[in-house]
Amino acid sequence: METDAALEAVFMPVRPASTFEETVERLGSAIRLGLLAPGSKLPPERELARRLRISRSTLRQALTALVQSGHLVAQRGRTGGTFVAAEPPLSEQAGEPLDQGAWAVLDYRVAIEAGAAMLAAERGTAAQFDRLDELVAKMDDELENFEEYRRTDIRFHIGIADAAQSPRLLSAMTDVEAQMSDLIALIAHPPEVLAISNEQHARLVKALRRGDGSRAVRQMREHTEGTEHILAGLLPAPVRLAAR
Amino acid sequence: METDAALEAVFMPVRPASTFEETVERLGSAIRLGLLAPGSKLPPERELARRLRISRSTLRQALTALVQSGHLVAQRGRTGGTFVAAEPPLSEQAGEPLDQGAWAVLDYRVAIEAGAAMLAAERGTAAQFDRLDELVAKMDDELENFEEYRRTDIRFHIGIADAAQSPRLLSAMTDVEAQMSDLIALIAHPPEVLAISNEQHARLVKALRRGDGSRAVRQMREHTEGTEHILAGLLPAPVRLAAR
DNA sequence: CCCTATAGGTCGGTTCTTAACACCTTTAAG
DNA sequence: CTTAAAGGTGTTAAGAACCGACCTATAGGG
Repeated sequence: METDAALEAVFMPVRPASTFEETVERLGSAIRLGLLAPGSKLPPERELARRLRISRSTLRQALTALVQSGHLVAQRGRTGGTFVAAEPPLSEQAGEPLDQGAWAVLDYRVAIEAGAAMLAAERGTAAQFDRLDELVAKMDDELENFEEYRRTDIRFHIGIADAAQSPRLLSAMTDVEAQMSDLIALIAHPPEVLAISNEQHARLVKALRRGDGSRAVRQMREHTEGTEHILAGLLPAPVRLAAR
Repeated sequence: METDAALEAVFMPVRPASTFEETVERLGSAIRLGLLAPGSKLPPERELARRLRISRSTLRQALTALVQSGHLVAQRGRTGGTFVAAEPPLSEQAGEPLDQGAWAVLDYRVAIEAGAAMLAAERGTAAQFDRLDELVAKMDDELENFEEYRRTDIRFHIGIADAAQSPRLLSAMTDVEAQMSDLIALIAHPPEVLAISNEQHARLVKALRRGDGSRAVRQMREHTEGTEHILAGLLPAPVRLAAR
């Protein structure tokens, strides 16, 4: 019966996140992904609480947690406010024992990235593709600085979801990238590997521009496979791919 | 700035589901999708509560709600238990005003279905493909009875995620199918349309068997596109696709 | 007739979320 | 130098959700 695995999932423990947890996750991810730029100012507590439809008390719990974890800095007074830290942490808990099953994201990632690529090829605008090319060029200049590179890489992948014109996929993509960051932070990224990875980015955009969804999906699959192999600690798959 | 749309999502209202809601959703979906077969018996309340890691009180709230909505039937006594209704509802609330933005699932669905197809082509076993072919044959016999057809259709799509060997994707697929059911329930499905749709199923399995991920993804995209066009109330796209 | 497995119901305690209100800190304006 | 505005800080009380424990009601089997 093929429904065995599916049935198992039905009876998995139910554990919805609390409002507090959900808020920390949302803001924390946005900061780690660079959606909220370092140094930028958040809306006043009262307004933010209104926008998030939560009480200010709960919001403040979340803000306090994010200040303690180094994501935010709070300043009082006339010109005060809550600001994104100048150098926010890159992953949830740097150097923590990796949750067993964290690798499961990889499959989900394949789907979201490939799906976004396919729709982007169908729907993306020239302006959006130009933007992607700019990001590729930027990454070429950042091969030596992994943290910078990764930040741009995230914007690139989110940019693809943006070109797919689908809020739902965009949101899924941010989830994926947030979870990937926790994994990616674990491994070394020599400039050579980044260079190969970025060549894949360039080829991907070319396929997108031609509206060739099929080719875009193939390119994206190669790209994701590269990361998987590196993460699996296997032989440097990117070399094999680069030989094509 | 491409992060505008992404930023918007960051400040969307935070509204985590309660344990009660989450439980109703999980069990209700499983029943509507046929993962829990009509007439089958659920584990005793106490055991189920233990498995779901929730208190019996909360579980009973959920069970009561599902009994009232016609999903479950409870029987007391020596041979009692909680049973899936003989004819459970097919969608959440039949004939409700469709939530604005319910169409957004379609894009997400494209990603999950295409991703599952790609991985299934890479990893699926012959036995799993045989099972998919059986389901296609079954659907061929059910063209006249949409409710039966749709139940098998769901098992087919879940079967693809199963062949992808990815718990994460399987879970995403069940989510997608559950949300799709609410949409699909809205429209008519003449046997001719189902026949065309099922031909796409058959071609898809063929591509999967050959391990041709690229072709599988293309087939799946055509398949999803068909539904989209029907839902959009456009000209019968499947005819165009069938002309290939 | 009694035993037992199972659903149905009640109640007090704990934690999370909310709302409201008062307070503290900084700085630009006057 | 005073004051008002902007915005973070703290406190308290009420309500909702969740939990665990204990008790009741059925109904089939020995």
